[in-house]
Amino acid sequence: RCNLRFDDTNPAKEEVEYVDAIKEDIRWLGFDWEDREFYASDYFPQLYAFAVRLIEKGVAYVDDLSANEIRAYRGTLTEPGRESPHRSRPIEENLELFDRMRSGEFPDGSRVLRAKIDMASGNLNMRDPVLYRISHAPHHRTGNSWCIYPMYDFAHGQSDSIEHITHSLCSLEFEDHRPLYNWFIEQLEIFPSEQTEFARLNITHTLLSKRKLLQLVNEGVVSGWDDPRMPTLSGLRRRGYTPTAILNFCDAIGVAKANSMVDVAMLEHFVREDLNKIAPRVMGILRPLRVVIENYPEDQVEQLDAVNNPEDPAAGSRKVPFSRELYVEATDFMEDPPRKFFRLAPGREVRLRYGYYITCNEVVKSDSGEVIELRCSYDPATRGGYAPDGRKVRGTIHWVSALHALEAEVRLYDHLFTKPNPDKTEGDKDFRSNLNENSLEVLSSCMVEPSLAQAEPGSRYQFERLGYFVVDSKDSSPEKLVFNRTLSLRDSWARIQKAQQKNQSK
RNA sequence: UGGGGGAUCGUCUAGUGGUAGGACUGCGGACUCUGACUCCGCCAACCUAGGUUCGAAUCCUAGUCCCCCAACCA
Repeated sequence: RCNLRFDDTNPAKEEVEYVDAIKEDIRWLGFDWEDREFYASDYFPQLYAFAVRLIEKGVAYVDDLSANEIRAYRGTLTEPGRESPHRSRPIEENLELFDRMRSGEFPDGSRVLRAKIDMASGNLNMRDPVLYRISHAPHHRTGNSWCIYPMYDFAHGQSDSIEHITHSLCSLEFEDHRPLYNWFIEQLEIFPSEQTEFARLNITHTLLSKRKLLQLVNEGVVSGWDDPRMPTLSGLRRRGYTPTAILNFCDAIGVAKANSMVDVAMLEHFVREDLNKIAPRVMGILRPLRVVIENYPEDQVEQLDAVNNPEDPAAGSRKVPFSRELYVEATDFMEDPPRKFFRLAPGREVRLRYGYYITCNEVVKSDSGEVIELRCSYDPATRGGYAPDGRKVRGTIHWVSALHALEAEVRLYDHLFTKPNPDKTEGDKDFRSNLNENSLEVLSSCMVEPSLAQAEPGSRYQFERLGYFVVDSKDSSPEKLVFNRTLSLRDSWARIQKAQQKNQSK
């Protein structure tokens, strides 16, 4: 059970545009706050009354110092501050001034209400913190009814208290604010909410700092807050991550007070774990290479059975059309295959998944020497992918019928940063210095099986042998299928290749 | 002699006086009509130095290193 509350105490921050997005994200994650949607601005009258009470108790006063003067009077980390000359104003005068602040008599910045605590405290937050500031700015919920606004510190604890929150959790940087949080509650003698802090989440190869992410958005490094490379909930959603996966991830990393940097591989593990269970299988070709089955009848088309999800028998099966001309993945063919390469090569037989065994007879090249087509033959006895004589092939590859395939655009995403910790680049303080220039690759002529014609935006699939993909919810249309690659499948062939290269270089 | 917080495998975390456990990564193997998944195995840690104790990650003392704080931001 949870409440949703926005601490909208600063009208200048234009929180309006974010409120709906935040609500949508939280709902998508699976949380339901029912009718308990609150705003600190709902409590402005109550907060004002709290402030008056503190003035009456003699523990708050109106200060005429400017922002600069207040800063100067506050002292430094190692030196105590000095008391404001207005600190000992009579209660009556404070009451009158505060009332006039509220009624709009004073310009922005001319006066503030401060708590009277301890200008010598080692904790800067206790050196007479500002409670209210003047701002003649319209607020997205209260309009022009207020021209003074409470500070976060004066709103947060009391709002928790009003809502009878028992455990108020926040991030580590607010530890220094806890004494103040408690001070207000004690002075006001209201419901004793308790603040507990925990460490923020950090993930390798990306940033979680709102400030820095905003820069990436503003500079056009990413397409927006929901760019599939962004670690925002809207970004992860558009990337195809599931709420279940994110929640499982959160479970696994736990909650602690130690600053940490979680390996993005951990997140990806939980995404693959969930997607493997729920994503229907489908065949798609990222980099098409034409294959002609020379001994297959020109006009014949067969509908072959393909299992939708081996992890989920209830998902059933579908038909995929097979014909004389196909596309296979260009990387599934090598003219001069290295050791342990099990896929297509001249003279070699492989299985087309759910299809036939085919053998590569001839390689057709363009004038520039580029492989553009393979001439193959099939074994009619192997329909469905089984050889009646029991002979085995090492490789099974995916394919689509050239005649029936749908063209699609596929966007491949990689980490935003090349180094694990973008904030800590040796000898370079600019977090942008190790931005990954290859974090987005667009493939515009991919071929996918015809069953995808009715694919809904946001639906997720596993392209056999390739990875998990999601139909883009923004750029996809009935005419143009756009997929975002959520994640690739783990690829042990890539690891073998790497190992072979290493051995060669030795 | 400012205040606050933190330190356990490469990473994230359990463990508050009694065999340092799990997850991720990595590596090896089995299986396989996805080189996926699954399964099995392996590598791998208590910040340091003293002390208390039969016994210390845990208690004590002294250090070291890291993070946060000087908005009328949150």
